[in-house]
Amino acid sequence: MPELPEVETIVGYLNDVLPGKRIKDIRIFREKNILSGAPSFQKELIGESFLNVTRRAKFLIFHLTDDKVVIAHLRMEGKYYFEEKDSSQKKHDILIYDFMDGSCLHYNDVRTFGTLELSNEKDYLKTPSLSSLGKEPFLISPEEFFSLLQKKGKHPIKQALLDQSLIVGIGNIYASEILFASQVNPRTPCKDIPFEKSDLILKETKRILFEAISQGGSTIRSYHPKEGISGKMQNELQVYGQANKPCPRCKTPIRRIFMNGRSTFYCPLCQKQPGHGIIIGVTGPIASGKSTVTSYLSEKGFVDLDSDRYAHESYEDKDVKKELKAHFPGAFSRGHLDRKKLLSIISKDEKKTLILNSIIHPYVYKRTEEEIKKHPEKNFVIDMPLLLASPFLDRCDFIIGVNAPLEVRKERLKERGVDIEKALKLNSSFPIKELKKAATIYLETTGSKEESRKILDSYAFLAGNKIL
DNA sequence: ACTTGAACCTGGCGGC
DNA sequence: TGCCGCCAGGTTCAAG
Repeated sequence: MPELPEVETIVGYLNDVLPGKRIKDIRIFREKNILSGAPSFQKELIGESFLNVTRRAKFLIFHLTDDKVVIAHLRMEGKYYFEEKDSSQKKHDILIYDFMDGSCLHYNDVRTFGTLELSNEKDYLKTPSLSSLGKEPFLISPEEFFSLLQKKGKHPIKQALLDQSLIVGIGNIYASEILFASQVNPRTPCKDIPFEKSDLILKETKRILFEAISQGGSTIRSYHPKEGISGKMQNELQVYGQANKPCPRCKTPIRRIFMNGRSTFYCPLCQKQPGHGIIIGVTGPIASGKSTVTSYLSEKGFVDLDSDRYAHESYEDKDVKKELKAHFPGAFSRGHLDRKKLLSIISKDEKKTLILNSIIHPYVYKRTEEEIKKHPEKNFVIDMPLLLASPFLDRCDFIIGVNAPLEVRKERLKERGVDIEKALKLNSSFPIKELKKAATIYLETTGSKEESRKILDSYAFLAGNKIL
């Protein structure tokens, strides 16, 4: 749940209620969360009093009498709440400190990821939890921040902001917010960030974290420890959680991608990708109207990255050929690849299809990247039937999902003169639900090409002069 | 050595 | 209404 501002808010709350409270008993309901062991935690702390609470990174540091220290991390859902009287165990309580005066402090953690650890004033900064932490954002100099980023090399900036050994306290919400405010694309390699930009990122980090602290943090799914009180920063968030909503600066739909398994939000126009223009992905089942969309964008100057073409091309690549020979010797006659044979080999066998894809796809991806590198000033359209399952989904700034009713698609296939049933069968597993969900624009091409183009024109961020 | 993914957990929410 | 799959503010550790 918490990033630096939320932890700071909780520190403030605990310092209102905790100092001077003497521990009469500690009831532990889930021993696993106490890294230093439950028995000593109870034995050493009973009889001591809380002095105050400080913060280091996202850790809470409880200072007690006799130089005792408790290092605590809330992870995703941990909450502390103080009760004047009611000391009954609540659902998901990990432990309760009972005080001499009848009040108590609950540590409650729905997902049970949070931790507690007993230490002392002399050693606590040297414990493994705290020893490898980077600098506090309010204490790091612009020069130092820049040099740390340089050392991160080609790692994306978003990842660096989350790296607690580089700079502490930033989590997944504020990382997206900071990069939006700085107008830096989250994919940008750290080494490509000039000093002025890293300086700006640090300034925005401080501004946003400071503002969040003054708003009492963000309360999104959870609540602040103090009953009924929540932070207000969630109302100020510009991009986090705003997928497909208009950018507050330019109205372009906010894009959500996954980076290192975490949701990442950015504006494709305010935070242009480093090294090239906009990338629009077009996908949908066979005969859904993808090529209408692709040619529309080509005419507007987009470079067409045609994955089918690259796939065909791959069969001529000597490394690909070598791999194919190793896995599908039956598809070769007199040293030459027979693609019809290859298709018949894989068509009945899902496992073999996967193997073929694992050989072809990397080539297609490599070729696509090469093509993007060739035209640093251009915008791109990626036309890829399997885009949703490919790593290129998250290289795209927009996704145009195309679909059409079955009858319309059949009609189109008929016009193309292909085996309708066979073509549809090959495409039967296309995940339409997923397509709708992933698409920035979901286009049902029921009518003519002209109609589809008119619809595309109506999307201001496509047809306006912002991209095109 | 490096990077990605699973694991640790429960609950809320949107979609069928 | 209920059931299912997906997702969640963090961090670590095990595979590839």
